[in-house]
Amino acid sequence: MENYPSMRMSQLFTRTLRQAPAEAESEGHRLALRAGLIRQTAAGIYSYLPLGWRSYRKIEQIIREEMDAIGAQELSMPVLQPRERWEETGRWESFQPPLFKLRDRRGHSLCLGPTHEEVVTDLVRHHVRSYRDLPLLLYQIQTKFRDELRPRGGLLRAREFGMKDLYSFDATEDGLDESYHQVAKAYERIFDRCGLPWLAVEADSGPIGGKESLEFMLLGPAGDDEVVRCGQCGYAANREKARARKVHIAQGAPASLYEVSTPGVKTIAALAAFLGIPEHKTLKAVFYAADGRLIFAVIRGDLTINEVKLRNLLQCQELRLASDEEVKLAGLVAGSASPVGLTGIPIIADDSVADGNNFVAGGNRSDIHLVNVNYPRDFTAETLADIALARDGDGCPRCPGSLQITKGLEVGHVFKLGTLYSEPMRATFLDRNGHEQPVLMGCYGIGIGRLLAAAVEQNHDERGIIWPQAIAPYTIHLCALGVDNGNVHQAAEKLYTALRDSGHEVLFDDRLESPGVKFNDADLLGLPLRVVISPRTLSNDCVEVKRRRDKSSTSTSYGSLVQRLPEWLRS
RNA sequence: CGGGACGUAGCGCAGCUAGGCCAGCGCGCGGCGUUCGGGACGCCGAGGUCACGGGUUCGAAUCCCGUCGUCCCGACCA
Repeated sequence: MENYPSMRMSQLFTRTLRQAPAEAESEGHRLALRAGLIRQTAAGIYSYLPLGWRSYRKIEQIIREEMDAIGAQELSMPVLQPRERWEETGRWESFQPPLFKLRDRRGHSLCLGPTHEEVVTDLVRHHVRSYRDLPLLLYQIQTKFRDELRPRGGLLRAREFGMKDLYSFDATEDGLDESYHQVAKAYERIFDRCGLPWLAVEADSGPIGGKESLEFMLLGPAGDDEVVRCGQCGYAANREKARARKVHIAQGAPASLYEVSTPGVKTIAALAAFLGIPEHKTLKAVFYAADGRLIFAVIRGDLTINEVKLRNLLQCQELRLASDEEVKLAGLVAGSASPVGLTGIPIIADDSVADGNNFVAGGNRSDIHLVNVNYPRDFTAETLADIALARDGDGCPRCPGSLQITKGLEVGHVFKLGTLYSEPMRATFLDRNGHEQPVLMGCYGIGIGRLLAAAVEQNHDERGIIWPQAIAPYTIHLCALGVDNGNVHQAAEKLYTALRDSGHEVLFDDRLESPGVKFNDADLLGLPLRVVISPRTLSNDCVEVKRRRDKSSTSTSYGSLVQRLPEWLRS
């Protein structure tokens, strides 16, 4: 047997595939399958094969080191969690769609943990008594379960996935700020060490809740999120959170209201074309059902409603577009609906409606629109707020610059939770003055499989993966050509031993395969450094060295390889 | 959950519309031989409950009904 960090390809449990399984969509997913990193077991459920698992564990280890470095303590919490704990926070119902629920033989309800706020808060309330016990950073690397409505993109959105989750507990707001800052800094080091270019962006906190939150994104076309960035001041936010300066529409004097006949005109585009006016001179009406209650949302015609902003504003669980029946039942005329003269239905208006004037809006009668609608002269909203989706080219909310939208892939998320969980679960401590206070919490996640998938997604060429060195399954691909030649065989074995003994992680292709097969597999697997030994190199007493990301190779003398390796592996 | 598609060997697919000869092809896999610096070649060979259950029929991979699984598009997320 050989020692742990190296492997012979003739022994490796896995096989490279020439053709990717049909279920793979993205290039990264195809490569992960073809290279034999993972294999799908069921929808959104994957097995890691030895190569993939090595990378996974390297990522895990980097995370572990950085968490430990900021004084966090590792523990392990159960996957199987009792219903009662989730009822304390109300999430048994509110986390609804993705929560995996089950019953034991006595009919007792349990769930498979999608996250661990409830469990960790329970632990802390039993152990923390005093401000002297704080601050506290606890983390685990644990499998999570989420019954996603639709698993997708291989490891990118799985139903079972590995995640590092850390929770911070502080006595004061300043303390929480400090913990949050510490963890965010550690995250930066983690992604740097993994060799992945990241961007931290302001984010919405979603179902985890909380007030302040940052997402760590990898930018690139494979992303399923949209990132809004200012080229000048560095403002960056998830598009669902992003604020923007709306293009200001010049004001004229408010003119008097009148009706216009608009036969068959149902959409903003049609309305603008029919009347020969720009879309930003119209008002758009959109109807939502917020926890079953009908909402009339109004926004300037050229803008789009940001449903996340709207949901946060309404503080509702469920927000969806209202059905045709619901709209009809409320007496609204789709296509000509108007906030003017509307009663009985709450109106939520984007602040853009107060910025311009003399808009064209619906007339609440089929084929009739109103001209010169002005806010607040002709209608008022229950709430006037920013509910618009930021657009490419909009103004930066912080500086005179303008915003651009790019694709991003979320690999980490940090939240300030405050007392969102400690209050309902009564996780309290006694402060300096002997007063009982709820603990201030933060929570911080990194999806490990997702990070692995993202790394492959963003580091490949047409031949295969190009691993960042820190998370490659092995660092050196030792490729022996013509191993049936006794001299080559002997020299290659010697080299393999020498490389291992000098502490390198080597994948040794000792198979009796043709050169083409070996080179193609080496490119597919994408280890950072390829070393070729063959009758040809050996006749010159050489080996050939090539970095995966480089085009060409160089030779070095057989004897000098081990000594010279650092210059190839550096950076 | 709504809309669409698919399920035939480890992987990629054909056959199904107009039921019927031994269920095929490429890759991969095993043996022998010739090759050997970018997925070599020849010969021989192994491997299939045609997703599952029911039905129609003399006869079903093929037609009908049901179930399950998988993928894609939309709303949710690390």
